[in-house]
Amino acid sequence: MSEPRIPDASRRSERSRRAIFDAALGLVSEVGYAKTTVEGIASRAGVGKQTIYRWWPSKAAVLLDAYLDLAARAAEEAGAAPGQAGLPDSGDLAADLRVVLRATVDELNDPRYDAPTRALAAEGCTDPELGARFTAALLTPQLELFARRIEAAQAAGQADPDADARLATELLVGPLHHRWMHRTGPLTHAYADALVDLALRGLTPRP
Amino acid sequence: MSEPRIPDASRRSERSRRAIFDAALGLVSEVGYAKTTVEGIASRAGVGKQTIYRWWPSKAAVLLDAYLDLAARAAEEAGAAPGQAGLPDSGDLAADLRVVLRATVDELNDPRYDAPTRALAAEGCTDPELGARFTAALLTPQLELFARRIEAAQAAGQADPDADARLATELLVGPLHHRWMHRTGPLTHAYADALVDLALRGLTPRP
Amino acid sequence: MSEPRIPDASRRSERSRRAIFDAALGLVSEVGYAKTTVEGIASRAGVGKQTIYRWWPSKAAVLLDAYLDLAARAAEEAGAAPGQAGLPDSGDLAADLRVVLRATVDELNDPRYDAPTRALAAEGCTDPELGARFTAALLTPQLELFARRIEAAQAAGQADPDADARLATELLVGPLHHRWMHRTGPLTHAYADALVDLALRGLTPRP
Amino acid sequence: MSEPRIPDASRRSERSRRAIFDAALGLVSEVGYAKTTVEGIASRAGVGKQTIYRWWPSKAAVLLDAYLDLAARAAEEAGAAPGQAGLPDSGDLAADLRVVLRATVDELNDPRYDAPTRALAAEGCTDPELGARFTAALLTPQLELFARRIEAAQAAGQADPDADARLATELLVGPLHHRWMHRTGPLTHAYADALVDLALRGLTPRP
DNA sequence: AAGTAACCGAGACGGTACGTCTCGTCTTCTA
DNA sequence: TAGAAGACGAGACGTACCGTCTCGGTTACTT
Repeated sequence: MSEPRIPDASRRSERSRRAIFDAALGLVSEVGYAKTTVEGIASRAGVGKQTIYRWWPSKAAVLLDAYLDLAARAAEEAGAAPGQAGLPDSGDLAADLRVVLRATVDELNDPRYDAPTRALAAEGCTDPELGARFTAALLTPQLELFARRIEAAQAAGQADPDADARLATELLVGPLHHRWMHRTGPLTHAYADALVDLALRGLTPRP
Repeated sequence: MSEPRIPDASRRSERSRRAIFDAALGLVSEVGYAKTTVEGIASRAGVGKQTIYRWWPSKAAVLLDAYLDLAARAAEEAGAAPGQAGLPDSGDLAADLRVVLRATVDELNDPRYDAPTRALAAEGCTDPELGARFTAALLTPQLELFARRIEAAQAAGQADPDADARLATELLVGPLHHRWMHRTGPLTHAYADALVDLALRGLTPRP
Repeated sequence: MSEPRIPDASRRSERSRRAIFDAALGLVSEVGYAKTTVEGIASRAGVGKQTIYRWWPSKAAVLLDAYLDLAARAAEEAGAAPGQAGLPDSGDLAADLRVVLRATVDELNDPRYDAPTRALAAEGCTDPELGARFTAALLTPQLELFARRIEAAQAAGQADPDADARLATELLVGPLHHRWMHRTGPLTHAYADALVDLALRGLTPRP
Repeated sequence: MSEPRIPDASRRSERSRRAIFDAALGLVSEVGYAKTTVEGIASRAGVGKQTIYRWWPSKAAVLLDAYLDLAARAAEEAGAAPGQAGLPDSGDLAADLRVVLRATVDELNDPRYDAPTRALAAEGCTDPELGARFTAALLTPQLELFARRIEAAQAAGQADPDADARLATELLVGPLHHRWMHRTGPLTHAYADALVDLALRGLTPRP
């Protein structure tokens, strides 16, 4: 009968959008995701509630966009190229992977990222649609970078050419996420190094 | 002034406890964790709300206990020994791991387990205390089983004795959980097999 | 500092004014005053909200003007003279009052007038300023007509010359409005006749 | 499908009921009916919103009950008999009516009663159901008292036995309410006296 | 004919209140 | 005295409108 009344994006207030992102990330960091409310975000952002509901369907969606925005700004700041950076390729696969996993460890230990990342992981775990958005926007591109680097190593004869690069990527990223998620151990550079070493070397006894 | 009024556990109604577990698991499976409410559990269990709040501090705690109860009953049903079963040890590490990981894949694909497991993972991700309980009660024992089996293989000369068994365990379990959690690919027996193979073999090119 | 920005009435869109009146009266009749909103009026009239707020301070003010416009058009239609018609004077006070009160009864029974009249009476009851406007624009002139007619009757020796014509007017109009307002009985021609009769005759027993 | 969940009146909190009445009457007197909100009543009464919505369907219904409670307490305070007092009967109809109408005038001039009475009259004017409740609970009984007293006068030969007592009542009450409602003149004891005089005497010229 | 002022439709904005839902506590009655 | 039932204070939910504001576009008066 009555369609959802799609708002006119061209007249959207950029000021409000930024304020909402800042408020959302701030609140999630300070009081946690569960205690963060849409009313609280609106109030801290100095914005009407309807301005949030006009553009996002849920608290989780707001946080996802805030997080993507944060990640995009961080990436822009770090690398010159906006996003197609690619993993470093010094010719030494193990060394390159150590660098990248150490950086990942640092990020997961940064409390500025920890709270929103956990909130989104948790929400995406339960809400398939949100999880798909999160995965598509952030996770998949990152996994692709790993796979690309591994394929390059295979082409260079530095890695087993029969291995599935995607699976190998999971071998590196999966344990890290598992330990972070379930807090089953400390996330350190040493851990990252050991992980790279074992994933490359395998368990099979050397002759 | 007034202590928390610890109730007398000896007079507790086992009937209510079971009904609450069934109601909680049922509701989480049917309508999802977010839409499951304490009032809803109490109503379906034919129980007063206070009977829930008397024994559990939160919805998540109820679900955790319900889940542990479910897992305990399932284990009892499956293995003769109540919990100290240990992984199978046929002498062939790879074969044994394939069996176990295939079983894990099956469990994660079982919708009866999927919803509550996701709910608890999500809640534990955000709530450190609950996560710790979940990890301690279920995850750590399971990881220990893997580590034990790997150590046995090391002792038998079938696995690299220098490798950290705990890290090797994560190499097997982490990717599986990662893929399940983020739905980045299908969870199949073939995947379990490939994972075991690569984790044991490593990426380093064979001479 | 910044004055209220008085708009230029000469450039006002007559088309919009009419559409707003029609929409306002239509909505009040169809969904009631409480559920009539400024946004609803604007939308039905095909008009921007600001066009309403530019010319009226409130929903009630819009409806009052719409009602006055309706009454003016109705009067123009009925009597040749635009407004100074005066009550009929056939020489028989009772007969003339019966005619007029019967007409009033008919109007109050007309659903086209009932809803907006009730809405304005209610709003004016609570909001003194609006009530004053309503009274001054419609009620007082009407009461004056009655008083004039009664004074004429007094001058002609057909009515007690000591009576206060204004009070006598209220004796006729008050009961009618009371019954209409509180729905304490049916509003019929017979009622109008009986009211005129008793008001003229009084309760005092005849000798 | 799902019935309205009728609450158990026997467990109702009398304390909350009283607090809600006091808050409602206080707010209507202080800030007016339009600016009185359910949230405001709840907040001032120290009560959850749901406690209001559990027992009343609307702000107007709350106010009506508060008003009826107020009237009941006032009546109890004034007359010994809880409600069946009846109008005074000194044998002189005019004198008795003057006393009663003067009292009515005083009440309508009392700001403590004015605001809620106007609010209820306005709301009842627009909302037929509420108006019917108001009329049945307060207005009709009061009108009955007048009619009874007039009938007594008729029986005693002090009033025209052919007159309709109900209509005669409206002749007395209608003008008063009309003047109060539309603020078309001052409400004084002199006005009450003149009204009684004219209503009893009628307009017909004395011989 | 070009310039310019202002009204116009449209609708996003910061807000307030709505009526509903659920929380966790408290109270009452029953077994 | 544990438990079923459910009323309570509290407060967030998502929606509906409020009255203000800004945005092109369209008239209708300058110049």
